[in-house]
Amino acid sequence: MDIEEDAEQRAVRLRNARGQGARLRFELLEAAMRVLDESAAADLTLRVVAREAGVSPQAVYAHFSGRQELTYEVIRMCWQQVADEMARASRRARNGGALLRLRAQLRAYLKYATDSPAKYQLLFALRPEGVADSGHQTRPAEPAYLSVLRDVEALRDEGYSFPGFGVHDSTLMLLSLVHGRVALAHTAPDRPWNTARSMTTYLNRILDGLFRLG
Amino acid sequence: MDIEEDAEQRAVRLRNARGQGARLRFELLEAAMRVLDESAAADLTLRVVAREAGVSPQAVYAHFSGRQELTYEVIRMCWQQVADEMARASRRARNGGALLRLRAQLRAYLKYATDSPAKYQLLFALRPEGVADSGHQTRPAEPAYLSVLRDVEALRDEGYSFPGFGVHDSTLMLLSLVHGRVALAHTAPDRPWNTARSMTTYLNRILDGLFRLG
DNA sequence: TGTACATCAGTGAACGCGCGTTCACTGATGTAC
DNA sequence: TGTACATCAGTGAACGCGCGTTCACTGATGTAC
Repeated sequence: MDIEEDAEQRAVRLRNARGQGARLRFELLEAAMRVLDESAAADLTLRVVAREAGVSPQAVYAHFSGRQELTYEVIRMCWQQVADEMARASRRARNGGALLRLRAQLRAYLKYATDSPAKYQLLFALRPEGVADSGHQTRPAEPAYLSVLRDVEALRDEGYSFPGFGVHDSTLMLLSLVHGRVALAHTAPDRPWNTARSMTTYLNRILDGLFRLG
Repeated sequence: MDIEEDAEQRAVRLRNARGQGARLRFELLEAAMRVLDESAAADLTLRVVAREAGVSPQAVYAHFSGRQELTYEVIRMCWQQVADEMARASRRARNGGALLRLRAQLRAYLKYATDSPAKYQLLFALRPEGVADSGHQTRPAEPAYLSVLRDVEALRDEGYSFPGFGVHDSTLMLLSLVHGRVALAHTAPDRPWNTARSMTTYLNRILDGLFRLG
C-alpha cells in the first residue's frame, strides 16, 4: 500500500458559494497572518499562503496580481494591527495624562515587536523597485503615525513640547526612537539591556526627559 | 555555430598559489561587497558571490561553513565599513566641538544608508535562529557604537548631557534615532520630508535640543 | 638529478527543493426561455 | 417544469529557474629520498 501522495498537503475547504468569490481575498490575507504567527517573514510565499488558506497557488491570482501585491497588502494589515494595539493601549490609559498614554503606546509597540517578530520584520521590509501603488497603498505606516500623533497633540495641549519641534516632528522622533531601539536590539539579542523590559524602561526615561513645559 | 555554453558565466581568474588558499576568503568577501554595490540584499546568494569572485560555488565551502556564515561575515564587514566612515567624518570635523562631530557622524550614517542601500539593509537583517557565533561574531554593530560613544564622551566632557542619561544610554539613543528615522523613511520614500537632506536637518535639530549644559 | 608521493586549490556533475507563474480545463450553480 | 447555456470558483499539470549542498575528482606544485 503506502501510496502516499506527494502532492502538497492542503487544508480541507469548501469552495465559496457563487457570488462569494471575493471572500477568498480576505481568507488569503488571514491565512498570511496565521503563517506569520508561526513562521519567519522569509517563509511568507505565495504557495505557503495558498496552502494555509486551503486553495491552490493559482487561486491567488484571482484576487491579487501576484506575489508582490499580496505581500504589500499583508504589510498594510500588519501596520494596521500594530496601530490598533497602540491605540487600544492609549485608550486603556486614558485616565492618565498624555505622557502616560504615550508610554502605553510605545510599550504596545515593543510588545508587538516581541510577540510577533515575523510581522514586525515585515513592517520595515524594503519596498522593491517598480511598485505601482495606487494611492492608498503608499504610506502603510500611517495608522501608527496617526495614533502617536493624537497623544502628542494632547501633550502639546498640556503645554509640553520638545524644543523647537511641532507635533509632526515630535511624532516622527518617537516612532524613530522606538523602532531604532528595537532594531539595534536585534543585532545583539543576547544582551541583558536588550530585553523588552529594559527597552520599556529606557523609553519611559526618554519620554520623561524629552518633553518640557513651555 | 552558436554553441553558446549555458554554463554560468564566471569571471576569469588565476588560482591562488600554493599556500595562498586563504586569500580566497578575502576575495569572496570583497566580491560580496561588490555584489551589494549593484544589487539588492536579497540577491546576495552563495552562487552569486562565487560567480563574482570567479570561482565555483563549491569553493566557498573551503573557507565558510556555508551560506549562513558567509552572510554573517559580510554583515560584520558592512558594520565596520559604516563605522569607518562615521569615524572619518568625525575626524574631519575635529576642529569643531563634540556636537559638530556628532552631527558629522550622523550625516555619514545617513549617507551610507542612501548611497549603499543594499549594505544598509543587511545591517539590520535578522539573525535567524540557531547561529553558533563564537564570541567575536556577536554584536556586529559594536564598531559604529564605539565611534558614536567617543564623541558622546567628548560632549559630556564639555559639560553636556541628556537629563539622567549616561554616555551609553545617550549613544544608544542617537543610533536608535538615526536608524529609526531612516527605516521610517523607507516606508514612504516618495515623501519630501524623507529625503537625505531633510533627514540631516531633522537630526541636527534633534541634537541641538537634546543635550543641555549641566 | 631524477622520481615517487603528498598536499593543495580548487572543479564537474549532480541532487532535490520550493518558488512564481501560465494555460487549459472542470464541475457546480444560477438564469433565460 | 424542463432544459440549454453562461457564469463562477476554482483545480491539474506543467514550465523554467536559481538555490544550497554533496561527492568524487583533477591537475599543478612542492617535498623526501
